[in-house]
Amino acid sequence: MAEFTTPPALPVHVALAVVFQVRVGVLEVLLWERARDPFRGMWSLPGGALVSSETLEQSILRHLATKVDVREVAHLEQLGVWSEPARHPERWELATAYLGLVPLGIDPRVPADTRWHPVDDLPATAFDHGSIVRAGRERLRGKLSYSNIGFALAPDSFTLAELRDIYEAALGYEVSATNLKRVLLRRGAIEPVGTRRSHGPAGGRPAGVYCYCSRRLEVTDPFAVLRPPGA
Amino acid sequence: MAEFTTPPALPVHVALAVVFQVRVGVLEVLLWERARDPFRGMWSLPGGALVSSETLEQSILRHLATKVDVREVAHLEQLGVWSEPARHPERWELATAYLGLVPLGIDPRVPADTRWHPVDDLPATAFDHGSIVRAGRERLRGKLSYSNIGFALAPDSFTLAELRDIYEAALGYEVSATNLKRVLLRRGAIEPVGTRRSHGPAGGRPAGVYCYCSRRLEVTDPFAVLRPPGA
DNA sequence: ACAAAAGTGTTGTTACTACACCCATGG
DNA sequence: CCATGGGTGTAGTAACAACACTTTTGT
Repeated sequence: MAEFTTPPALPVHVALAVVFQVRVGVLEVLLWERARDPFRGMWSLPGGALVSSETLEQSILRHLATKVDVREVAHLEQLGVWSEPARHPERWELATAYLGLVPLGIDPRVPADTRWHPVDDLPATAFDHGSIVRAGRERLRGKLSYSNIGFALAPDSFTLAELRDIYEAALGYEVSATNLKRVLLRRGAIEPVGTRRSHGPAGGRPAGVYCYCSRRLEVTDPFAVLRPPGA
Repeated sequence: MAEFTTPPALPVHVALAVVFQVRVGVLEVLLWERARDPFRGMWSLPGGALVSSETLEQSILRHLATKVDVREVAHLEQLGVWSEPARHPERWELATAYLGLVPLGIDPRVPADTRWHPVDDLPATAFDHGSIVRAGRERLRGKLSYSNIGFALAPDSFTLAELRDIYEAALGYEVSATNLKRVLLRRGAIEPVGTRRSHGPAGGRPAGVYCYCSRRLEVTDPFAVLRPPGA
């Protein structure tokens, strides 16, 4: 933070969103190109200032509404607060970041100054937003392993090959559709819809269609170890 | 939040700490008895206002220094922000809470207006501090299962019976010392010191002494499922 | 010798990965 | 009837809970 003649007594507080979506097989994040200094021309997370009548979650939803249709965000959770005094070069500003997930298949209309960027190939980012995006990705990776959070990246119904592609994009490594199915079925996270879907023009057996049983976050693997006795 | 003649443009931001310690077999939290309204006489988390030259983590360490010796806090991590506008009845105030852990065996000198309270039997708490304490406990429970966070609740060296008592207090259910040892050894979280300790006056085989290999947080069980291929 | 406390051995189970094999469809 | 892609069966493995059993001390 730069020096002030009279230091500010209170920080500005902004809410930011790390919005992820799997797009053509790649995990991408929605970024906004800054038109003004500081960091003019660099890419930043969408968001804006908190006002006194709202919670941080309401605030980020309000700001997001100008970028994407909020109904398209299937899951939203708090990532944390970034408070380094020098994180904003001109003023004292705290940022609370949220992780938002948009299901595959939706193509939200976004303003001209925003664009989706692959998480593994970020452009130059403003402030500390690069590290916030990385924190979001780590959170997502972890929760894919022990919760049903995949529901927020997957469409309403899907084949297992499609779900595998989503998991591969989000995790960054190969996933077996065979075993993914068994893990998610055993945990009661997904269930067959009953219908089938015929795929490529090259033929092949029609794939079964599945859906997530719940579209709210549930921890499916609460005790990796050290379970309570008898559980 | 109460009504203002001129609404405040910026929120006050405070840092709070949920400081846990296992004391005589019970997980307890350090609370401060409020001397002033609002919530006079009720119990609140230690902490205080953020100032512009510090991060939130530095701020909570600074405020904690007036309650406990900061060197006694073996681990500190951010829990989240609480931003409900009505959480403070008189002003607009956000709170960022931290989880702090003090090892067993230390008896920090605390001021007269603070006291340790069993987490399972909290007194009447001010603001939303009761739910913040519960969030801290959930965080601790989860991390005990998949990380080495026990190092921050355990003394420098300990027998397995002592460590089991710590885990039981923190988790709230019975833990087998036999299996706890194997889990933590297999993961490389603890190691034998080599010495032995003779225990009760009633006799019994002397217990081996162990210590945590690292006294920094490490995730020992990163992929509960959906491991990368070959891992 | 006996009680008390700590430590080891062993069994059974579950959850997972890997991979071979079988099934259904289009050309 | 063959290529393509989806699905099932099964074996091997790692991690863990539970519990019986052994070891080492004090009295």
